[in-house]
Amino acid sequence: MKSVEEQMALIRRGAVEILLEEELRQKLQRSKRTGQPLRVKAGFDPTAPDLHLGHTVLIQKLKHFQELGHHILFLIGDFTGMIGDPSGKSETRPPLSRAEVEANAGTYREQIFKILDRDKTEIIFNSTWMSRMNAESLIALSGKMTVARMLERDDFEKRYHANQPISIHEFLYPLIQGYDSVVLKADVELGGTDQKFNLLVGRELQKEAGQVAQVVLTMPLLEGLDGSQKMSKSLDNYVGIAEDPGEIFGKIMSISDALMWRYYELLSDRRWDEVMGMKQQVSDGTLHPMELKKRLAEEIAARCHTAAAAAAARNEFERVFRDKALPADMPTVHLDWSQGDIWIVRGLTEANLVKSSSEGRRLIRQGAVQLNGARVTDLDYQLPVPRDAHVIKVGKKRFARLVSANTGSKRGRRR
RNA sequence: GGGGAGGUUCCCGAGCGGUCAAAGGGAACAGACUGUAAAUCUGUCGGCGAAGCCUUCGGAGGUUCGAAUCCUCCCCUCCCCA
Repeated sequence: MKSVEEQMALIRRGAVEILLEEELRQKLQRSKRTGQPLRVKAGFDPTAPDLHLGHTVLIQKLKHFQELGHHILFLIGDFTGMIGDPSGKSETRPPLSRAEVEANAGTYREQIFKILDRDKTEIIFNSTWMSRMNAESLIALSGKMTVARMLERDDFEKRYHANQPISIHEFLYPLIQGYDSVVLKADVELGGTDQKFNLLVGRELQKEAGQVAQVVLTMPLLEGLDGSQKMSKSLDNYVGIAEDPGEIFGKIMSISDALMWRYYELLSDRRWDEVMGMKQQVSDGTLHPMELKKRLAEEIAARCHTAAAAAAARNEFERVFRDKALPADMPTVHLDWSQGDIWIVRGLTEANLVKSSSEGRRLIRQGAVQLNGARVTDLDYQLPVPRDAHVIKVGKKRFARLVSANTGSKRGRRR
């Protein structure tokens, strides 16, 4: 087992805050001495079954603990999920059924083991104890917290002052989350910086229960592809870990260089000194940042899928964007040419390249539409029957092949 | 329970009887520049084979030649007092 200081170094990578570092050091020492691994808890909401890279920041940190030989408690907040968590801004999410929660939990299981070691991870549902708790105990639990203290919490405070609604049951969340730590006797709990308050509640409740308070470790919320706001599905700046390898690769390639370093820090398995070395080479001019971005994209695509799929994604990317070749596979759309030539805008809408004919006209006007490699500028252009297929490109990423549904291949075959 | 402020296009937010498909900002999309980077600049940003027409401003009615703007009822949110 690594020395306490070596462990501390790995644990610190990317972390925003460790409360308290000294307590963690002591716990690590004790663990080293007794051979008993630390119990490291992290909670996840079962309402969001498709994980994106933002979630993996935390999972990546769990992995670090796992590598150091500690025990992972992967808590699925199914109890809270079934109540329905309105923590968004103003919309209340619909409560989840038991079946949905289980389906979501299954998805978690499938996705997190792309990163974590299955054999060293314990998946736990907080409904195990929470659904047995009666109103009396819940009220007793609520008695351990005051409204004023709740309103200290940053996001509650902001919402309160921004005149945004806060439902009463949202106050129960931190309490339940803290209580989970008591039940699990967690030594360490991880969470995003937005979770700090909840994590600290766990400390208090544990102390009250006569336990040694858990160490709280917060990880930053990963910036989304735009580089400023946090990665989230609703902002559509995310990379889902279940997305196609090509999609993952492409999305990573579109981030800024500055953000790339951030992703290296929080998502990559590469050793930190290696990353610093690469950074040095970039500033020396001996290494092009794009190459590094490709490596990062490939690493992440490989983690979500396989090394082979990631390599293929890289090849395809280079083919299409560097060599300006056509993508290996693009959607093929069969159109009926029996009534004569087809209006270009109709072709675009039929092929689902644009949402509406207004958008189609707009894009043609803006010079975004190419037919068989040539830009189309005529709004009234009529597509003749294709000899083989028309290749239409809209913008940089949208492609389709238009083929005739009623001539050529079909008829040819019959003859 | 009483008093007050609000709900506008993807988001924020102006508009307060015609000149409103609705200012401004953000997001997004496209073009230029590049490394499909980022930043920057320019443009677009409800729908319709588009002259013009159709559907939008919490919901339902109403007033008016004409309503996002006025009236009635309803739904939702916030603030203050109890």
